[in-house]
Amino acid sequence: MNLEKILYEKFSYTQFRNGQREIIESVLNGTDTIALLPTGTGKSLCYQLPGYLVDGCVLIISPLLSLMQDQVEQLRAKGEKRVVAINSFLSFEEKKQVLRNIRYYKFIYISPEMLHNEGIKKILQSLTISLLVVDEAHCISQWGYDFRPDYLEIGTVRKQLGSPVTLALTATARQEVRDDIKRFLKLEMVNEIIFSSDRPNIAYMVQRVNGYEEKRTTLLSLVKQLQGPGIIYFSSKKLADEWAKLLNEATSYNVGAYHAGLDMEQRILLQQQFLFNELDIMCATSAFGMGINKENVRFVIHFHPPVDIESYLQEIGRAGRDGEKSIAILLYSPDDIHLQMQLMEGELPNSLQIEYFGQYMLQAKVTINNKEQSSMDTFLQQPLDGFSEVQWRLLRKFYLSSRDENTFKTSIQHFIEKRKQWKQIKLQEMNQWIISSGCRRENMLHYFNEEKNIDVLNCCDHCGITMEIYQKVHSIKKERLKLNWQERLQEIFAISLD
DNA sequence: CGAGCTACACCTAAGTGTAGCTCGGTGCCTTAGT
Repeated sequence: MNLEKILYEKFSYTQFRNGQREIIESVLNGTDTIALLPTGTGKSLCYQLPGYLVDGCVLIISPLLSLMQDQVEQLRAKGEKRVVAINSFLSFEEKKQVLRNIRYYKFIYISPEMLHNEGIKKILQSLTISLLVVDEAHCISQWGYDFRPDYLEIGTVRKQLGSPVTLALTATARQEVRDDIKRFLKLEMVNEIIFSSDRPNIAYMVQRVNGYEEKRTTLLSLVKQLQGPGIIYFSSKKLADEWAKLLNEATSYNVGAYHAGLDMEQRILLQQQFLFNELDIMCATSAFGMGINKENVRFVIHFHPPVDIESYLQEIGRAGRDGEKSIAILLYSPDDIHLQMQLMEGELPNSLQIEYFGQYMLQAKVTINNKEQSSMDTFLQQPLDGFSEVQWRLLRKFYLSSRDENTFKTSIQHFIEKRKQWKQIKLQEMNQWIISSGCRRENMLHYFNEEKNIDVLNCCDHCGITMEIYQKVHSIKKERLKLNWQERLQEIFAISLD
């Protein structure tokens, strides 16, 4: 079978990028595969192309609605009509319609939460699924334990769907994350195809400051100097908003703010504006980035350090997808670690909340007995005041799977303790990377169990960086005029021409 | 931890200082009634 022929016919490419062929051959061989490819090297092709060579459909589990919509549109733009995303964007009527005609589709995108739905599972069971894809598979390990528990159930559903050939795709996964992927997808024999996570065109720099004031002035002067476009990450929505406003006034850049506090419509608009160069800088929280395929991001600045090295690599990986020189700058103040510690602290229920929840459920039981048929679910549905959704869901999960009040308390406390410990270790490792001496790239690669094999000219602040490379050469307005006709057309119609 | 808000003391009244509190990140999914 001629893979190149299909590559050209369906995707108009003449050759594969590094790694794609190997992954495609692996899944076509019927082998469950975990593939680790650096960001922006064409992961989606690795399941889209095999789709055309198998009889059944390809079921893709994707973490974000916007990511699904994006992929659906891309496939449709290539002329593929048999593609759909089953999610809450569909109205009740649309969803019924789609499910009735489910056999018609070649590529079906779905969230882990939807996959868990009994009705949908039944319908999927009637299908021939030739390939099951878990996109951004590190989410299993990163989110499954507390934030999005349905991620841990994918393996169970996978078995119920008849254990189709499975492909897990990600850009960042240490061995322990890959082990989690294997375990929670219930994979036995796995082909691991691993490519280096290094991005040699991104220079690393940590700028040490003392306290908030110095951080402010440092950020402002950096942004004034640096060549855009760029992303600035904050650990608070409020700061992202404030800085977008401030930078709009203080610089010639057009600056937007992106975080989960905005409604979906606004978020999509902001993403598009950034993509089509109407916005030069995005002040964002960690909500921004996954699935942003902007080629020319020149810098990523972190106002606060992220919670672990994986997140850091993911976030800076949004720079320099075009292969051009880009820089990742982290502003570090020694007290930064406490903010992250506190976020972690508040994420999981504390012992007082566990106690309170236990009492509440004891009372609920009394009420249920009196009313006979009334179900426990009504009490567990809505979080009480003072509980976050994540806390409540975790409490509910442990409560429903425990024999009695005592096993509930001990098991959830044990879980929380272990989870916190784990997160603290990850945070410490992030901190260690920041304060350690020696080559930052080497230290980063070392964390992912890799060696630094090549000499990088502008590697990191410890090896030496020529800052001028990353500085602004022209004003933005001049840049705009220099666009060629394709780029100007692209700006006007906000479309992609490739 | 630390920024930022609120309440309150001070007591010619008004505006200021401060103690004490809260909050701080990621995303799916909600199947109602004329």
